[in-house]
Amino acid sequence: MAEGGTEHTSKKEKKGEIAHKFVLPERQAKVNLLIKAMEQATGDVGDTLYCICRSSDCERFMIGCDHCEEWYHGDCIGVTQLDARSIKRYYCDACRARNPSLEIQYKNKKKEKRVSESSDQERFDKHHKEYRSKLREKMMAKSRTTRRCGECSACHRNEDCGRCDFCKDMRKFGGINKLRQKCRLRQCTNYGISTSDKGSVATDTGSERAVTDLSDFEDDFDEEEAYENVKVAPKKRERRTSSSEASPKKKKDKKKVKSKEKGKKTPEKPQKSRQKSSLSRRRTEVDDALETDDDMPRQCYGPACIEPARLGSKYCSDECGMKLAKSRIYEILPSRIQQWHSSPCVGEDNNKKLLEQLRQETIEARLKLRQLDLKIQELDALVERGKHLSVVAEQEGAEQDEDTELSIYCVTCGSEVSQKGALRHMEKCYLKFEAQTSFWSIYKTRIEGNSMFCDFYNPQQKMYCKRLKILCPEHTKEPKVNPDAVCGCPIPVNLFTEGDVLCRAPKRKCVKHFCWEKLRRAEIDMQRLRQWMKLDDLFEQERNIRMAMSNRMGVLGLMLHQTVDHDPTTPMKTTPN
DNA sequence: GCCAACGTTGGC
DNA sequence: GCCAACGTTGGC
Repeated sequence: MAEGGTEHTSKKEKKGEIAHKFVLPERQAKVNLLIKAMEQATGDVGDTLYCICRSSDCERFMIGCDHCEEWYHGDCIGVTQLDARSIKRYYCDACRARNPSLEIQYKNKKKEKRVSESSDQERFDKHHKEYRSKLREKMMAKSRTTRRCGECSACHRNEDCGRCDFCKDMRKFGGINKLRQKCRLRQCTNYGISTSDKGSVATDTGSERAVTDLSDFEDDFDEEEAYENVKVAPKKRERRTSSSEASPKKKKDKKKVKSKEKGKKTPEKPQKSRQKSSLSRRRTEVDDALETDDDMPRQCYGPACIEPARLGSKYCSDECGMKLAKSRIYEILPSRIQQWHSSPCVGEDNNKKLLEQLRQETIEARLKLRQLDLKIQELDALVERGKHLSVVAEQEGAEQDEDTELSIYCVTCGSEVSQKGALRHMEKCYLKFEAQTSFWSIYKTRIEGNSMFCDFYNPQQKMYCKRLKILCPEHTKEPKVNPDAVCGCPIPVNLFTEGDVLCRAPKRKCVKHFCWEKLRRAEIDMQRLRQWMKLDDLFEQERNIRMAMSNRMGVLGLMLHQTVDHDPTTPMKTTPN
């Protein structure tokens, strides 16, 4: 059939296709003989009407629907002999319209490639060409939304493949919707025929581009390589078929010239090669997606199972899948465990070192926390000591006289205040602004010992206040100061050292040490808070490391990964801890 | 109003 | 000239 180079296939051949839609040339003679014998035996003459044209003509190439078993002329429905070679199961338009689950099934792409390459003549089937051009004209006349011929398998495809670049870009497949193009497998094969075919008939859209590019790519592609590595989609090939009206011979010559030209150009244009690599990537993606179409029933992979696998699965049932997985674990895991124990693992060593480091840091942080707790106790003791002291009025008067005329600017509001009242003003000013901002959390603080947070619960918001307790202007009331209370702030000997002597001015009037106790507590609390946050951070890091370690040693980790010693002559050594 | 996907455009 | 990006549009 293919080697004969005839454009017309007899009904005899057509009948032969009932068993095999595609018959290898060497087997064709046998099939013809067989059909002839059958015809003679049954006296079948052929007055029946076929196809959508309802003619009895069966001297042209025909293809039968595998659902309704009606026969169609290739040129009437736009299927060439070449197409038929790659089709495993063909369903006519009427059947596909009635039952959308029916899809034309294609054969193994390798085989198809081999044959299609060997039969250039059929590629330029005249009828097919006419059919395509009619379709194209029809489509061009329609509006923007019509990019579908409605007759090719791509147009009949209802679902996105989810694997091509356009699908991956779609939001439903987790993309960011940049490309906004239709699934490659759903792009009409009759739309956007190569521009060489008919001037500038179609706009250069994504789909068309891709296909034209692919055709170019095919031309350049080493046939042997293509044979081994690339499975060609029948749709793409089909479009190239209709791209020229030249005779096969002319086409061949043209192709030669083209490939020669390309051979010359290649070294000069690095950009071209870049494009090609991207094309090859895209092509692989398309082919990957096409592989899903290969619905050849195959045997279940389950151990000792002879049932056919479910569609799109390797197994006939979940049980078989589990069975195989289990047997894999039994077979692989023991050796992996053995290997794990015998070979060193750098990741594991690094993790251990990190854990040790984290442990040290945790100890340090806890030590600091204890020191800070001690500081609070010291402060309490200091305050207690101050309570037993009596007010010394002279000190108060002397200080007041000294600085009456100096003034400074408030760091919070910027207004000018006298130095005497500066601390008091700034404290009040700070509290005023602080009260305007809220810090809330839905969680109550859980800290060993005294919490430094306010943790006032707001039942309306169902949240806890996260200001420092000592500084919270909203929920912590200023303690009432007794008129007889002494300031009690330790007076520093010099700038950095604190003396034993305490300020004995009345607490209410001491302008030098206003709120000293509160600020000191806040300072200590802030340091405690930092240490707690550090501990939290260390804990998180430790958790992550431990998780990584357990994953590495877990069943899944052992099954999936393996350490390979690429240089057995100098075996790997664990770095000493 | 949402969404698929067409058609245009600017950068390379 | 190619192509990623995105504004736009028609269908639902």
